[in-house]
Amino acid sequence: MKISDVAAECGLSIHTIRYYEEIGICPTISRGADGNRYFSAENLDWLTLLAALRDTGMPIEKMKRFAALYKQGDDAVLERKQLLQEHQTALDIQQTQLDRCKTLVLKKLSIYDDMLGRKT
Amino acid sequence: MKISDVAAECGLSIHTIRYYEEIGICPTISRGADGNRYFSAENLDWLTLLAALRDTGMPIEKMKRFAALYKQGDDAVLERKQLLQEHQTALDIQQTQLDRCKTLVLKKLSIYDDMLGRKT
DNA sequence: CCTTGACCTAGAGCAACTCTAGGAGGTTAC
DNA sequence: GTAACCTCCTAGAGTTGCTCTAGGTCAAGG
Repeated sequence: MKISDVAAECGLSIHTIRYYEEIGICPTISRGADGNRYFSAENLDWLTLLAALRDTGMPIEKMKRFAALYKQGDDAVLERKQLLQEHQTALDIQQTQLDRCKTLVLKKLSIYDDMLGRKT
Repeated sequence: MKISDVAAECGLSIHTIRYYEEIGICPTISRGADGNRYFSAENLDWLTLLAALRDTGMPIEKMKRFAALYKQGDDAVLERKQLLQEHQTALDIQQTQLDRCKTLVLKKLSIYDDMLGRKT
């Protein structure tokens, strides 16, 4: 699989994928004789997970720790679990912020509708 | 109300509030004889709304447009409504990302539990 | 054969803060 | 009454996490 396919599948941009490789948060990506990156199914799975974590605000530093634990293999499963559980807390906070914003926006919109209604 | 109170109430940092004033996305904030900022209830309301929009990813440029429309007063209500409706779409996308990430994390966690279970 | 398109690297640029330095005024503690 | 502490101020440097540009290679199509 080449980089454009992976980008289309996992939702990260080509630039971001290259950047993630550069900073070392992907398991090894192989190269063809042409120098191009070729991605395995494992690479794609991992990048898809990273994309989801990124989209929900996980900082790069945490991804680095997560990637390091992943490279360590089965010994580090407990720590990986703890890291993801921490992220669940972050997800809950985001859900709260999202709900609060939704409510606030709905309130504003109904005020605007009142104002527009009075005009006509 | 002074800046630290507003920061505690609306959730933005003191730095960020000053930054938002500097780039002109707050309605005028008055100053005391000491040079300090003093915030009205309107200021607080507005900053609370901005905080919610920021927390849910609204870019500064959009906030600038929103603030400009706010300054224009009642004439711009329709445009403000459209802008918030656009943001609702953004909120929906975020909800989708959040749900997707929650699912993925739960899946990973159950895999980790299996791995840990087999060990004991 | 030449243009088009996808890939490459290295590095500059950008958004939105975040933090630091350096300084002033006001209040409490000895 | 003065030293220490707190909160405020401005100006500007630093950081994060991309994102984009420049300049180049290679393979396939017309």
